[in-house]
Amino acid sequence: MEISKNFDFKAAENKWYTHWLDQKYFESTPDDREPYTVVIPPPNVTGILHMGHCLNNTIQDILVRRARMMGKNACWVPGTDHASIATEAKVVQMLRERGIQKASLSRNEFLGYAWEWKEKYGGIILQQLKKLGCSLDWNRTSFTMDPDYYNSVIHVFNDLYTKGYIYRGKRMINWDPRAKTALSDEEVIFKEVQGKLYFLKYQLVDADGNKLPLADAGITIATVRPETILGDAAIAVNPNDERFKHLIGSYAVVPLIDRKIPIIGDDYVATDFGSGALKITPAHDMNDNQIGIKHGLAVYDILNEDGTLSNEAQLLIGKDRFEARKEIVVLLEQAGHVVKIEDYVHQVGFSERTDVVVEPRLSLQWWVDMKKIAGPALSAVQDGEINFHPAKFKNLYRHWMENIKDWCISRQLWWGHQIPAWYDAEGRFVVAMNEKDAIEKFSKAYNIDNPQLKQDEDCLDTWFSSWLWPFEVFKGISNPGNKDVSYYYPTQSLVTAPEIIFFWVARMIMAGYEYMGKKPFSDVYFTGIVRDTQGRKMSKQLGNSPDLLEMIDEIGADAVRFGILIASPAGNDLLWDKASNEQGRNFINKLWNALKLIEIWKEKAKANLSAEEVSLASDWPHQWFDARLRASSAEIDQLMAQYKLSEALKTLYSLIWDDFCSWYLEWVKPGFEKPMDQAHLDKVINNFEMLLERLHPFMPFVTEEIYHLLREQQNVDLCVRQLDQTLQPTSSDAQTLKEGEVLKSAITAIRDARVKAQIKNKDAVEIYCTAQEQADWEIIRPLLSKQVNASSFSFTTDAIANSIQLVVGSAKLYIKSEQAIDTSAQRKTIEDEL
RNA sequence: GGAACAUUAGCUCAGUUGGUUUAGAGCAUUACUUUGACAGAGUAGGGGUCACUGGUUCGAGUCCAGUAUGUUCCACCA
Repeated sequence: MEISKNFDFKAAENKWYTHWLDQKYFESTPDDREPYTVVIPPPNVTGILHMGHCLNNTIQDILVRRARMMGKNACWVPGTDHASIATEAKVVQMLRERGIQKASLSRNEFLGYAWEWKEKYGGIILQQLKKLGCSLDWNRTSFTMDPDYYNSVIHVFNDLYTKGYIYRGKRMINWDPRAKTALSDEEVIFKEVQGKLYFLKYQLVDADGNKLPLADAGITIATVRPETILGDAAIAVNPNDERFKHLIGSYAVVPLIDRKIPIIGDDYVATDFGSGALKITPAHDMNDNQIGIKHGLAVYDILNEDGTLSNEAQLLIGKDRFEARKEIVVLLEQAGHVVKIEDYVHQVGFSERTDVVVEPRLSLQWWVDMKKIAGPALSAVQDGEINFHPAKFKNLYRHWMENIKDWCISRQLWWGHQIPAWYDAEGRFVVAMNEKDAIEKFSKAYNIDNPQLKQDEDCLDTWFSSWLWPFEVFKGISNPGNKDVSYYYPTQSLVTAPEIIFFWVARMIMAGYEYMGKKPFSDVYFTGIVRDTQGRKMSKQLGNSPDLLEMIDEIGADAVRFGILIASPAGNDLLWDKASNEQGRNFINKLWNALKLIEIWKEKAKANLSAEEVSLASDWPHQWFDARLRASSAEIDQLMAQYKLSEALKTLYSLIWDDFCSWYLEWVKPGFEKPMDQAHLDKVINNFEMLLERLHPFMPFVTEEIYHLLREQQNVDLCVRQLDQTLQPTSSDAQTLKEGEVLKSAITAIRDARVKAQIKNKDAVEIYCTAQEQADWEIIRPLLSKQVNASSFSFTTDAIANSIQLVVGSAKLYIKSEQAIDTSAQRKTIEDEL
């Protein structure tokens, strides 16, 4: 067979991926083998493949391919997440480009466009995963808004509501004024912002209700959001603060709008911050809200849902909050209320999805009482029922679970699972599976015939559907106890990013115990964050995120997989450099050249020579490589069991490059223009196959290609070939490996000597060594007589007594033991002679 | 403010319960080597006060305390 000079990765990637799909290798049905199940963390339906996905899915593919080759029933489920906020934002943007306002559409019209968008663009990322070589079972592709999945989400809502775990309540929530929706605490990202701290003086009111002149008296508060004074309901001071305690019980006046508000005492107020007096705005601050409830204060909601000022603000109505901030400062200055303005660096919450400043806002939302379902999920991780890799995330998880807060699950969006609650005009409601049931329930509950009901406009948080992912992809709720879910659930490994440990991982564990009565997975592998060489996160804004598909096109999926994995220490972020792709490419090239060498040997073996002419007489190199392979395999098994994939790959890399190519192939290499013995060649090919087996999960395309070129006809394809799992080190391996080490150093010494001898034109060199070294050399004496190597060097032992003579070309080298002398000094002398 | 984790060669990292004379690997770098699978290669070499300061010990990269720096998570004082 003609082997091309270089590996044609494009042809191989196309050829093998198509072939694997044709052979249905990745499809899975329950049988009597042990299952190995992985569910993909469903990427956003809007997503495109980036480095994080690349790392994450390469790792999953390695685990799954390896499991498949170890005889397990491997099942890797693909799918996408409807990603309510992200997708809705994309659709709104698309409509805007077409000149359509969302507000002008009905819910159904909007959803029509959204589905249209999803059918057209959604799931691009799944196609991209194919390019990476991911061995997913595409028949099982799921979407969190598939009809069955949708119903299951609704069912779970009903069930939790019935159990009393879900309630509706008016609470402070994080409001995203751009997406016009509530956010959970986890969706808020705090960033440090350079802002201003405004010190504002409020007029005091005397006992008779008269306002005292601002110049004489007043109370100064500090705020970073001066526009919110319009919603002030009180001023609070610390009851122990000597400066202000006499004012408690009196009143002040909100500047510009003349609202009379009480001055109250509360321990919450810090005496050493700002002015020591705190304005209380119950509608727009989490803590103020608590204080407001405690003191029974009025609530003035001065913001509209889009972040503009409401009628209740009385001033600057309709202005955006940031515009209003600027303007109100001018007004306050004119009225003499501004004492001073200081620069101030503080933390401000931003929406994870839209990156706008989040407003704390009081609103009526749906909540899950997390304390009621967190119990089993906490102990499962504590007791090692579920293992985290790396284990450090166990602490983090415990802390969060022990301090868990209720989960706000309603979102003011249309794209998603509509909350299954139906209301009448008076606001009375029932929770039901559908409208028909709702009417029935409502009639019963309130004793009304034919009630006119309207379904809740809001949607459920995306994570309220994805927490069912590990079992609902097998229809664990829509078709309970079916064959697939009983066989493939619980899954084995979950590979995900630590950022979503609370969003997703913790909640999946809770849902798993609640609905399946079993953990959703046994092991969670948290990957690091992919950063650039300067340690910055990959991001669109920085432009440091490479185009993955372009890279795959340039250098091949195998090289990219190698590149990202070799740079990925277990449990740490990885600083990714494009150069590591080149290391991957070089490695592929090395494999390819080994194939070319073997191809030459095949030709030589055809020469059909007599036994005498076949000079390679010793089996020792094979014995040595077998021992080496056994040792490395055991090591790789161990590393893989600990999810140290990067190290496993490094071990393989050095096994192939150093042991196989640099030593083993040299030792079995026939002399120049000498024939090749077929038995030896078969053994070499056999060993190469063993290496390809082990490398295949990491670099599937090049290994499959080489595997098929090695022999004319292969019985099975490499991707489903069964790994020889009996490969364990034997008792004699240690001795064999030791011999190998000594031989390596002997050969190295000879090379050195040869170089030196040639330089000095000497034809014989002596090296003196210690007794220990002499003993080491003795180990290989029997090997030397076997003429281990037929081409570069030859060895004889028939020389001077008590020494080993090495013949290197025309140069002879004697290794002698000289115990009495100082070896380093002696050596130096010899080197000088040379 | 609280916590977790980290700090070993230019870079990225190994270093098992403290014990092989001289602390490892890959990449990068330097010198040399090009008709025999492979210059996308080979060979050889350089490069480290194991963050710092103390302590425990016969012995510390490894254990303890403190300091510094960094990363991440949690909380958040207007």
